[in-house]
Amino acid sequence: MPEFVSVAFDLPLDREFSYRNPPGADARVGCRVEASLGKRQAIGWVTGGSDECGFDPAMVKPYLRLLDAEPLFGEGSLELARWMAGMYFCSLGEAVAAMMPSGRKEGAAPAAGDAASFDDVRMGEAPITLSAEQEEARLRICGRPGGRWYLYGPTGTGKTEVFLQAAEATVAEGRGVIYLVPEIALTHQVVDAVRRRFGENCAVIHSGLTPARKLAEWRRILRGEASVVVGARSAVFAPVRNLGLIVLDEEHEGSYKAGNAPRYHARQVAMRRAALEGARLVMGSATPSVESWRLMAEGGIERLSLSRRLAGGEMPEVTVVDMRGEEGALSRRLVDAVRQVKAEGGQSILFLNRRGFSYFWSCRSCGAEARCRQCSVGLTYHKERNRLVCHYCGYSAPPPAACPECGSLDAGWAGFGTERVEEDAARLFPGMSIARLDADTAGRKGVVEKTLDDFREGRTDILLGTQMVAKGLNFPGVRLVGVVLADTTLNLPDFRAAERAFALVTQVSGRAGRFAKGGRVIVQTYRPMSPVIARAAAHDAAGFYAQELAVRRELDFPPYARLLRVVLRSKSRELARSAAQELAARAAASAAEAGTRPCPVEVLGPAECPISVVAGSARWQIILRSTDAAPGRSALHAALDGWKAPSTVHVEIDPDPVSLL
DNA sequence: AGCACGCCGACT
DNA sequence: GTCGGCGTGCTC
Repeated sequence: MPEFVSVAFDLPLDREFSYRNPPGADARVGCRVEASLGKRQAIGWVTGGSDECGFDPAMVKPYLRLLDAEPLFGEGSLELARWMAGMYFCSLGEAVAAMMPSGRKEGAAPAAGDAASFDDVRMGEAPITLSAEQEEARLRICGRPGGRWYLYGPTGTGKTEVFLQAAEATVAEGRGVIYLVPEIALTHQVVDAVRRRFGENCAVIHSGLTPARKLAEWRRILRGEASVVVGARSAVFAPVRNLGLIVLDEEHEGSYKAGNAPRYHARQVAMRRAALEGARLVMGSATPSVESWRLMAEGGIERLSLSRRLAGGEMPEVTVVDMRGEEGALSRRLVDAVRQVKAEGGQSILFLNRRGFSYFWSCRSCGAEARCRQCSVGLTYHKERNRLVCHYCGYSAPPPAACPECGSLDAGWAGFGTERVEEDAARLFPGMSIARLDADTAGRKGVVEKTLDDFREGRTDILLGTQMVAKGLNFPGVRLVGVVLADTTLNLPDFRAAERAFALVTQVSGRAGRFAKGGRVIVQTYRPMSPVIARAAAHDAAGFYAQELAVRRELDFPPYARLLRVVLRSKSRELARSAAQELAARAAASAAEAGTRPCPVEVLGPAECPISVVAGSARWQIILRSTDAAPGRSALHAALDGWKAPSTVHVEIDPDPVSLL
């Protein structure tokens, strides 16, 4: 056994520490050890062993205790961790911690992704006959041991069954499977289906497990007792032996992106692992991310289209309602539809895509919205300063007195929240029972389930709320879904706003029409002419992606550019701003020094973050942009090298940000 | 990241 | 005269 081991800690330290193996002990790579580090004790991961230590041997202490008899990871995971550290600007120890089952304090509330996932889960164990296009997809996937595919098709076309059969085929080859879902809590059906199909051979990893249970599942996977793993984001790191397939269900979901450092994206890690281990990668969604759409168009991923709805059920009629000139939050059209549905004994869902953050400037006569000429994102209205601000480049201007498009004086900041809608609904629908479901009402555990149960059983006429009501979209009594204001998503000062708005309307309508015969969707908007909403309503995905890709290319945003976002957080607004200014200058200097080889790096900002204060801390950001990821990364590495933000300023680096809020 | 040491302001 | 701010530096 080696005399020394190197140990990585979950700390932002760019180096590992050497410890001595105590007599008789042998901490192999992948084991945890407890060791003294300065004045305290810390748990770290063994990343190597040697008889040399590259440090004054007299100073090297023995570690205090070995926590694992058997390693938690091997060389393969270590290699992935090193890649993560470079890619996502963290230390090796932080990368390992993010990969391990109980490496980290439990994450906060799950990110507010888009609607919940419910694809086609086989309820009984009836024999399955695949449709012709399902069978074709299955054959394409199973015909090759590696490769990348995308199951593209609306809800109800049988993606889940293809995933499951691809998994079965992979297991039959003696290889393992990782099946990723956006959020376990919202995808019970899929998880149950995998469990039923693979029984004891299946391990489910989710945040509800106690650390001990999680570790136990991890060990089952390591020992090869479970070769099919289902889980959310972090399950992409599961130590599956001889990995043969990674499934990424609902690929477009934002929850695949980690919310704290290292801010990895499960899709990117999955691509890396699949390539490294020669495994298949199969993704699926009814609303692919723009990135994936481009990869499909350019041949980087093979598209397998599913179009036939197995249970019948047509795509519902989607009506776009012009809100200009309407009095309250609910249009006459929507109000009439809700009443009619009630008269026919059906139920309605009123969908509010987001709470708060709706202070965008727009014209109530023509729907025109203030945008930054430089960045083409919506300008955010700052009431206290009475200015419109671009949160990408920092440009600001006083709000125009009249609409620059139509000259109307009826223009200004707008937006309404859940309470307002609930009030209106109570007044407009007397005698109907209304339940509200959002982060505010869902405080106590069980409230969400109770509300949804009541709705499923028909005890509620109208379910009103945010993303959380997505679960209800599949209930058989639902005849009508109203998207209260599609503009809320569209107007977010974020380059993915259009993509999200399109996905929202498409997902809502796809699910709403699944069971209900003649199900209807009403989408309210102040911008009925917006091609994004019009195309979603018309089920014109190809048109939407073509236009969105053209916009992204024109403005040099992903997938045609790679972004690196740095957020500087401080109690002091001025300190955050000046630190951001300093770092931006350094980044610009190192970008200039590198010249234009292999490609130029642009530094945008500093600008105040759109969500400018979080928990009392001011937030400023800079964005590095380059065609390829590597030059941006090296410019930032160079800028950070030898630079330290003031101790009260926190620096967060977000490579390939999903959102710029 | 912690946790120390170290040097300047208002309180027992 | 001390308690306490956070700047700087180190952890095998």
